[in-house]
Amino acid sequence: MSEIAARYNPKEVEEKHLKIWDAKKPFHATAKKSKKGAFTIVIPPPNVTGVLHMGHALNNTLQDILTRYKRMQGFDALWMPGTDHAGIATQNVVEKQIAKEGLTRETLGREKFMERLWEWKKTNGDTILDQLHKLGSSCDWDRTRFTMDESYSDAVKEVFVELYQRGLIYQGQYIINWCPRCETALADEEAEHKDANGHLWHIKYPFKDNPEEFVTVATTRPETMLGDTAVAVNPKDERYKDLIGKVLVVPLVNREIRIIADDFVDREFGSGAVKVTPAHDPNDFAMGRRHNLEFVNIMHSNGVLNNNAGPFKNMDRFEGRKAVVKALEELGLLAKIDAHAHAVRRCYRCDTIVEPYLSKQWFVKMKPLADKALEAFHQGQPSIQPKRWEKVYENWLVDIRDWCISRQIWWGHRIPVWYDEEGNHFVARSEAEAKEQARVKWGKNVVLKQDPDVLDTWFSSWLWPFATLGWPKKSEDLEYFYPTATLFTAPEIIFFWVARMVMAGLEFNGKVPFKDVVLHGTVRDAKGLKMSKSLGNAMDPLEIIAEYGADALRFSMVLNSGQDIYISKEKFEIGRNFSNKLWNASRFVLMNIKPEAKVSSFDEIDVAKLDVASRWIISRYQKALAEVGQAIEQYRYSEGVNLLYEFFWATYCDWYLEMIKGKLDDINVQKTAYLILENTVKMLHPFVPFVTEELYSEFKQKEVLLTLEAWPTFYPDLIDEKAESSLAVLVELVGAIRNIRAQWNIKPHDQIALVIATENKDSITLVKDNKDILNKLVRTSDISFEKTVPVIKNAVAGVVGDMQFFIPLGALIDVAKEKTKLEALILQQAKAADAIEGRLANAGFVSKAPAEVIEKERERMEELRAKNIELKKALVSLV
RNA sequence: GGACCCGUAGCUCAGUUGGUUAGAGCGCUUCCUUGACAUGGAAGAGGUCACAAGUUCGAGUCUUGUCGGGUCCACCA
Repeated sequence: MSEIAARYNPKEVEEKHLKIWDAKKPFHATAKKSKKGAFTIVIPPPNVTGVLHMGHALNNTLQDILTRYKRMQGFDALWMPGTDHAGIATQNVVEKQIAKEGLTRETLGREKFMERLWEWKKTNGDTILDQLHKLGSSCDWDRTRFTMDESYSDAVKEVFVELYQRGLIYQGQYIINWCPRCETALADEEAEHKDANGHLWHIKYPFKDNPEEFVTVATTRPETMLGDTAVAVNPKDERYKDLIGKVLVVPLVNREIRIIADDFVDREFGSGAVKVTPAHDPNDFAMGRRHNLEFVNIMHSNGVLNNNAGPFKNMDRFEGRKAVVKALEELGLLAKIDAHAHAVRRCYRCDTIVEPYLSKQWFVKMKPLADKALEAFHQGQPSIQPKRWEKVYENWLVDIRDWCISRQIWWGHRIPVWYDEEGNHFVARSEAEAKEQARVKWGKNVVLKQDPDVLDTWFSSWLWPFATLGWPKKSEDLEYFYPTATLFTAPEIIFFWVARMVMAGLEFNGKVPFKDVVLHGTVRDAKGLKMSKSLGNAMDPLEIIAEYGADALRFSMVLNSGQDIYISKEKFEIGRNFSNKLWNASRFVLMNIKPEAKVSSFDEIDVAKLDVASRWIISRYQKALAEVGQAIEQYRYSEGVNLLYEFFWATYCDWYLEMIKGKLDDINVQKTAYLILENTVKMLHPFVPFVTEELYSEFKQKEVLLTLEAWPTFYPDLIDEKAESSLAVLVELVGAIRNIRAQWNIKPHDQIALVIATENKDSITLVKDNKDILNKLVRTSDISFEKTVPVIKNAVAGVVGDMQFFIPLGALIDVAKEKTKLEALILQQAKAADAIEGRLANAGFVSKAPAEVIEKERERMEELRAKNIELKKALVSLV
């Protein structure tokens, strides 16, 4: 390996292994191959409009770590990849594209427009998957699915028809969130609240029989007054009690409306009287229903005012607002204008202000579905991590509202409903089935028209965990790989997706689709802003991969993934440097060991003959293995990667490799150095798959894939507390120094020199600059050296007769300090034990405290006492 | 309005059930091109753990309050 450059080149290596993995397909999962069983993760399908961003990089790295780990543990690990058609988002993209050619979807026509969409999907749709591939994602790429695949669409239709037949889907005329730009309905979650500084306009409505008197109402949307059909007051409001039932005239449109009483009205807000616009406000809609009011729609679907707006017709809604205000002002009916901060709903795709709009839509009745999900949740399914999101999830299920699933766009699953000329609807899996239903109804063949609308994009996404496995068909894959293990996603998507998948899973497969839900942080820039294209602060993962390597990207990302991640370019240096260190340490080991030292098990090492340093590293390694495994299982990835970083760099490289530099002719030491390295590379593989795969092929010198190797076995017997304790190292050090003193007959405070061994061992150079180290050594041992003590790189080495000793500089601990430290601890623990003893002797405490508390206290005391005895022993051995 | 999270070194963050002198990376200072690695190594400076009170033998960690930053949810017109 000596011919290999000293600097690791990620680009070359990553390209090489991507090719090998693609050819050998080690990530392909087959049902019932392994005794361990299945382990499944489904990818949160990225939108086909998507380009890889840092959030994806993090999300998929986390999934990959767990999948690779489980695969190495011997599970049939399936990571299912795929993409989402992302209805509105994709349609918007393509609409923008054709706009450049001067076209709109209407001019192009549905069929042609759909062709353009499919074309777009074909050329750009899988870009993001290619990019995920470059990241090293170990997906089973042969199974890649798309939410508009034919079989997937069958699942969508099946679910619609089933839910309809179960009475869980209905059609109705309701106020929904309407985006006048996209000209489609939006679900509640798709209409985001954003704070805005608006105004509160106070408008005077004159009485019909007394135009000089008014009732003043307040509104944030004055143009909606054109559709007012009542004014409401609280029935308990003394001010308005006598006015209930009186008739007012809506200015500008001269509509006569009544004052009604409704508990909804808050007496404290504004004037205490509310204008009621049933066709343009959800609350007013409810009031309209309660009081049988007229529903006056004043707007076209594109936000332009219609004939009902009288003189304001053909104006855009905001233009209309200005005009209405101006007209009121001129009539002297504008009482006042207040500044008013409130939340405005905006379209989550195009940020247009959403209009509450009355229209006929399809809805899913959510309560029965949510109740099942709640019941499962109360039994711990799924578990949600971190736990703080549990409440958020639960609250949403409790306060669930019906889900508007129809969208007035073209890109998506066409609603499987057909209408006859009378407007009767037939819900069916196919047109033929619908025709059959109609024939039965009418006794003859009739002409049917399919509903022009499509389904909400989430109406297909919520089937993802099982529709990707072939549902509704029964298959071995579905049987074996469902339900899945873990869902990794961002918290923003709990309602859109996570909760709904649980509902669909329960409803159609009787099982919660995943055991655990892991919600990771949002990736932010160094200033803490969300990374997004529109803010221009997005970092391109592909650029990072090109510059630092995918391993570096993954490593740094995970290392920083505690809560929200604040990322800046410099952070990837850590990952890059780590790969390089790994590379060079491996070089060092391979250069210094014989081929027969490449053992694959601790059974092949004669542990009894090993030096303290080697027993120490084996012990530390065993602990690291256990801890890393646990960290991965518990989704504490940043901790896992941190443990590995510490273990490999600080423990293995800085200490162990330095300590053994004089002992490398010992085959047992060689074996230890190699085996720990190989196993560390295995442990690192889920995190940094490329560099580890490359190193493994260097180790083995034959065609083997690390990605299919077994995760290292934990040997608890090899944990050697004695070798491990820093005290043991210290004792050894002190002993060694004593030996030197005895052998060389060194007197205290004798003049000494510290030297570096150079190429030519005969020529010795004095290094004055290492005086600090020297002083420390002297302090440590309260002796001084007469003879020269060579420093080999980072270790102090001594020769006593034919005995050599090597001590890493870091081990030179100050004995006096160590003594004080120990004494303080002994004192403190003795005090603690005394305190507990005193408490236990107190009759009052014993009579009041529960037995288990007393028992616990006693145990604690005994523990402290025992520990103190140990510490005293250590102190004695030190002195 | 409801719920949640965060405040630890100049910066970004760890700190598992309370327990030795609170850690890491970057940055900074000094030194070292030495034989795996300068994408490296050694040594060092730098923190009253936001503040206050409480529980405890012992609090960065638990409780309460205050201040500051952030997120999610929400039909006060």
